[in-house]
Amino acid sequence: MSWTDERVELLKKMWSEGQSASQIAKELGGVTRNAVIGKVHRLGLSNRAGAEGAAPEAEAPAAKPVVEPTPAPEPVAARPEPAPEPVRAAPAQPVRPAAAPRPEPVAAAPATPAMRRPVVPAGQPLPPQPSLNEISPETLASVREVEKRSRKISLMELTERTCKWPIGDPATDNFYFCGLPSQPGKPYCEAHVSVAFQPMSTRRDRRR
DNA sequence: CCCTGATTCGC
DNA sequence: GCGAATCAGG
Repeated sequence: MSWTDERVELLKKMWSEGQSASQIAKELGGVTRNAVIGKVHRLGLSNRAGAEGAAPEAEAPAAKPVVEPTPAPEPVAARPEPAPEPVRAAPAQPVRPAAAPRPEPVAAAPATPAMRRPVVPAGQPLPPQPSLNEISPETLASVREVEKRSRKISLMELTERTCKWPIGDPATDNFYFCGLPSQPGKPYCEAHVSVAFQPMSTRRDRRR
């Protein structure tokens, strides 16, 4: 493969969008990430400034939603939870549309204020969180076991090879993703695949 | 281990 | 110009 105008352009575009060299390489096909990086340098755009109106300077990833676990003044009855601190949406991660521009901001859900139960988080439509009553006791047990050993990784750390099973309440600090090695071709680790993909037969008679 | 970009250097 | 090998780091 050679660097045709088209390919170079796609390279420029993706690079300025913040895509990694390996991602760009995959997209282009026929080249390795090294080739991409090499080209990037030759083009003199190693300094990711490609995008226009981009932020002038000041590194600072800063935005760490690490809202300290509220000191919790026990007695207080009504605390309107003034700051629903959105759970920052994820920058382009997996999924690769041929070359479609895609605004990420998947508006985050403010999460409901009250809800202490260890079940059903303030979930969005995204990940499957089957109600506990439709999971076999054995499976549920193994899953809980696995969750103890999960890597507790953050959204940004997910890759095509990490289990993307969400654990915890997205509205709190205690939220993370399983992160264990995912089954080839599947988005989850073995344990989570078993609860995520249940045959219709086994999920029948779910008493309500 | 997975991944990132940066550099070097023979081709 | 190209990109594999290598380096340095997370």
